[in-house]
Amino acid sequence: MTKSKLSVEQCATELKAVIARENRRVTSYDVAQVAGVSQSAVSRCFKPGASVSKATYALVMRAAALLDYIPNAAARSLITRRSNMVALIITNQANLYYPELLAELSQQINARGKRVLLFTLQREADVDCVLADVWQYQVDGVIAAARLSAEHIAEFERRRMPLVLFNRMLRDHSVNTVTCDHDEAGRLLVSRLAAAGHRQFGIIAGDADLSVAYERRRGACERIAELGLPPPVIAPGQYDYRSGALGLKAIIAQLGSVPDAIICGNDLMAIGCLDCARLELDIEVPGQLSVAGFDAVEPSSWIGYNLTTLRQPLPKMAASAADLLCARIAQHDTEIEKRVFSAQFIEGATARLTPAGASITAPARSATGLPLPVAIM
Amino acid sequence: MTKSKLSVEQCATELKAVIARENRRVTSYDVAQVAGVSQSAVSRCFKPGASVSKATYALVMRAAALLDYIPNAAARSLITRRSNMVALIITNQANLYYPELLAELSQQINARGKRVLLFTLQREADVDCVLADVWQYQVDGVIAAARLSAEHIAEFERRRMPLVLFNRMLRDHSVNTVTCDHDEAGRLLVSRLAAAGHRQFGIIAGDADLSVAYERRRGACERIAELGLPPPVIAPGQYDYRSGALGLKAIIAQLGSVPDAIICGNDLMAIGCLDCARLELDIEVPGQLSVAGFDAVEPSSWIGYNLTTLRQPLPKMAASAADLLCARIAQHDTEIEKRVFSAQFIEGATARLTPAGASITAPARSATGLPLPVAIM
DNA sequence: TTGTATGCGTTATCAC
DNA sequence: GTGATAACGCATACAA
Repeated sequence: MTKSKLSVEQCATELKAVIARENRRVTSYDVAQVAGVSQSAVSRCFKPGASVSKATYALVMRAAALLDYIPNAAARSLITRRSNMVALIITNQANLYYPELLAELSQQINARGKRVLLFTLQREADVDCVLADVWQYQVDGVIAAARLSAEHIAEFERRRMPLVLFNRMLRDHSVNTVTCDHDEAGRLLVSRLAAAGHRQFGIIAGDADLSVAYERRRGACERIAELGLPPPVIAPGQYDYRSGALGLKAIIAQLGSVPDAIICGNDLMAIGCLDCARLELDIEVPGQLSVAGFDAVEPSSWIGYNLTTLRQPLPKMAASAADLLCARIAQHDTEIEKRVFSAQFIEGATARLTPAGASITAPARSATGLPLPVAIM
Repeated sequence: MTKSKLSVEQCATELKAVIARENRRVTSYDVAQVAGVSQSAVSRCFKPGASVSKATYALVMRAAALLDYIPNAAARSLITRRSNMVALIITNQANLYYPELLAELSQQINARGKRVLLFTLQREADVDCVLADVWQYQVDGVIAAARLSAEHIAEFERRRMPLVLFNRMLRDHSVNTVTCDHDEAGRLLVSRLAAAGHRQFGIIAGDADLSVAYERRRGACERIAELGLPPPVIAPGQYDYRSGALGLKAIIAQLGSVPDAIICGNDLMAIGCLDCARLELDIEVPGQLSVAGFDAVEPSSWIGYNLTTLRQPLPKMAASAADLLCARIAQHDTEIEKRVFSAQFIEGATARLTPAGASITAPARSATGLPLPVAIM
């Protein structure tokens, strides 16, 4: 017994030397040779659920350990036609504004036994170069938190590449999507503010190119109209801190006075607006002016801000996206699904609010049919 | 001519139908068939700098386009032993605190013609599982912004896998590293504060496990000692907003009074400290107390904060890491390098400072031999 | 359960 | 410049 083990070790050591000399990789053949079995036996040992005897398995594993053997994923994917890689296409913007998103998606994908091939886009236009790489690298599927054109979507279908869009809706296209109902979020925010007596709204909108920004704004505007309130003053913005101050000043200038409430396309702008109001213009918030944002980024919870905002359930959305994609990878003919999540209202302290549920002129609509989120606190 | 083109198109369409029926991929053989050349010719056409005639190239490219052919990276990497993939191992922490880091690294790696295989670590302990994947996927190299043990490093050497550590020093190990001189940054901060008359320091330290936090603290403490100032009061912290307030209170409690200055392990803690001082304890900053942080995260520049802090040159560091790694991938016997960058001092307005360059008791030391950074403004 | 033989899709080597 | 042929390292159908 001891003698046999020794010889196995010796054999392994010698073989390793040969491999090093020939400057090649350790292969399943090498393991087979040391273990005294066939190459296919080695292959089976690394395939969960294959039929291998205990004895062979032990022999092979011992040899593999001695040789530092690890199966080559490239070779495997060549024959199985599965790379177990998923491409993640994400804009720099998305990554900056939602730093936890990438981690969540990556974690969820890894948890499902797949690896993440990351593509970050500096500009949305870079998507073409990125897609070429996606096709080359034989990923099993793609999650895109970036804007894709109808042509891009068509190419995914043509190549039968599973795709899930994250927070990007593409109307009239049959693509799996996971989104937060930003439209509903905008409506909800207006409803709550209107219920507390706010009448004149200002809106600092995000980049109109972004569907997220567009939907939030549209939801808010529609609800304002439904409630018969005066039309809001809308200032453009670019989702950054600076836009908040600029937007606030623009709104005041156009209106000739301070509005009752300002809705910002995201928290960064809301915080910029807040700082400008309090520190520069000496406007009391929420005394004279209510300010609200979207996203519940970390600084929004700092005691200096305690912002009224809405939070996307990113962890659930990420899990959902991974689920959807993996289901489609496992079975290419699964039905197209569009999963919509509701944002969670965070009362904060930058807006005058009446308790949730207070009746207002018109009932809030839930675009998804899901129950409206309950305000916390 | 027209006739020939037509027949090529017909040929392609028919072949595509066959391929679809057989449910297989488009290969270089298919392209060769349509183009009427050999498979090798097709292969060469997709290799930059190979010797192919203009005519053949045109034929092949036309056929490839008709068939939607893209070379299979898995098959290529099998024979070339180059996957053109680089693994990026990053802790969730690092990603949260430096959201731009990932984008920078990813961009720099892509710019060098390589793809990023992303591995995020929830806990540093997960590194073992991740490394197994790294070996499997035949990446050409690894950039790790996570803690690796000496054993891990040894395995990289054993497998001859190029590695660059990002902001993680491992003393007495020959690994390529790119770091910011956090030690120097800590010293610099103390020097500037001391020059302005601060004597009693408080330090809210980061998790001692993190080398970044450890070095910043050590640099500050050493410099305080060198200058003959009273020993600082040190409170523990965890790199988050909450730790700032807790740390401040702990320091005041232990000292029985407000110190002259508090140095925080990062900006998040500094902002937490600042908010607590101003909003909760009614301490004037910088009137009664100077507060400084590290990292120059976005909120540190908001007008409500305008924090005194130090910025790591992350873009340059990322580029450097990518350079180092790619050099080593191209030539495995390049010398081990340790590149150290200096942090940039941001004066801000949360600390009382005298103009840069004012003389102090002992000269500031540059651990790297590089010139000390010049304060801006 | 095990071994043999074959193919996955590419690049590389060599004649021509 | 071009085409045949042999790897690359693995999984799998099939025979044993």
